[in-house]
Amino acid sequence: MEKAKYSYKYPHPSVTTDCVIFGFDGSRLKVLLVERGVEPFKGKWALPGGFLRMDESAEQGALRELQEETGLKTAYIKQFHTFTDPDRDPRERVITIAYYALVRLQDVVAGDDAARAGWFSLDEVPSLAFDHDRILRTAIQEIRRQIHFEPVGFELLPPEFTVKELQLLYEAILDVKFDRRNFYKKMQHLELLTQVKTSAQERRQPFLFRFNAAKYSELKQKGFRLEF
Amino acid sequence: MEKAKYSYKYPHPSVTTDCVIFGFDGSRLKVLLVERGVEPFKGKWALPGGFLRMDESAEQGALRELQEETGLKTAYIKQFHTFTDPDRDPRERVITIAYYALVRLQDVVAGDDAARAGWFSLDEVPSLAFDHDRILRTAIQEIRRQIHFEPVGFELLPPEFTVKELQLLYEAILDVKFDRRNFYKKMQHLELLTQVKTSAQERRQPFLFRFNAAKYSELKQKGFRLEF
DNA sequence: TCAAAAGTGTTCGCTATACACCCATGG
DNA sequence: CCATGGGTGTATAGCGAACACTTTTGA
Repeated sequence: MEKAKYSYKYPHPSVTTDCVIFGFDGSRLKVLLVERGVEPFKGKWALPGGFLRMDESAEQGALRELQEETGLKTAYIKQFHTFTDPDRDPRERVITIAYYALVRLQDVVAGDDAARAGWFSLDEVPSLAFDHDRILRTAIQEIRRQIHFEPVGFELLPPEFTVKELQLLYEAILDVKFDRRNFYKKMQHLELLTQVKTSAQERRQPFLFRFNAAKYSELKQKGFRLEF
Repeated sequence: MEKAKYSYKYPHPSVTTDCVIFGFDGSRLKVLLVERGVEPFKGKWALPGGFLRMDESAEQGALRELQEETGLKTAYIKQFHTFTDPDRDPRERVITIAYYALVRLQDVVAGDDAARAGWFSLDEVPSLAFDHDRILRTAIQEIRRQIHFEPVGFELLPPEFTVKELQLLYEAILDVKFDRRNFYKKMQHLELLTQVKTSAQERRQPFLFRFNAAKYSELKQKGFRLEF
């Protein structure tokens, strides 16, 4: 068997990374899916992913996948679960280390992969290949949990944004509604936002803000909680 | 090469599960460690763990490790992170799927493994083999986070316990102090505890409680938060 | 007899929540 | 001129934190 160059005394599973890439279009949370070009599940939509290389960590692998699909070299990514069901891949034993990524849609460029790719609203996601439905559901759960401890929302917005945009994002992620005025005051009180000075503001426009990273890391050290 | 029976076209990493087993002795949080009997790191303390079998999920593997070390067939276990640094094992590429387990110390029986094992208080843990120091630190972080969403504490206590014991446990996990009276009232208010009726209570003893699982699942569905 | 432990109460301040008001803009 | 959107204000209820009181137990 010429091709099988790597031999082990005991069987080893294959290891992949899968990446749940989230974006925000201004009103809804989106997820990036790719269409499978090969069997199994050929023609079905799936999460971007691939085999882990022997010289890279799983995080590096996930970042590599991310760049292949979105052109982004950096992004917020977080490992959230490893899926190990022995039968999750019909071909052979494959375990996958799953990450979710938060990207700014406007920064994304079309992937150079041949595979067809597309952004789907969370309530329009089709049935996915392998156990990717479950992986996606778990990712949504995790991002909803994470949002209480970290301002994950900011990773999905452009550098400058209005409070209304931020609120829409939080509502999209958590699938709830907030009172506009209370949300505004809470953000003011947290002091996480810095108002952008717009010198020549002829027309009355909503204030633009930036995320105050210094204040955030200070709060995080003390152990804060974003209540919603 | 007779021994190497399993061959692949591409290199595959080894996959192990490691288990951070927590117990509570009434005043301090403990973790179970085993002494390595073989190189590398022979003689050093490490987390219990082992290779993943091809026919079991990682969770089953972690439960198997748990039983080998503690005799427990069931316990609360939770996967919290997968460690994939290419150099984390000096022999070959090994990734490990890490779980933490919460067990009742009084239910634990000595492991039948030859390896020496011992319970260590968190502030007395020696330097560990591989990257297990980091794994343990991450586990502690995760349990502290998890305690806000799930009453993980109850898994560490006997079926019946006093409020004081519960408070000591929370204080040990979170490394904080609570006001005894406020803690008591909070627990009363949450209605998570059911008082055990002790018929012949001649002497004045602290009330014994049981964890009210029904109330908990009801609360969890609504999305509750244990604030501390 | 006295200190420690355990159950119960009270007060204060913060904040989540609900809802009102004012002003500028643009049709 | 008026509907809409955006910034600011106010009142209330609930809860967390701080702290007092009382009783029982065992040394």
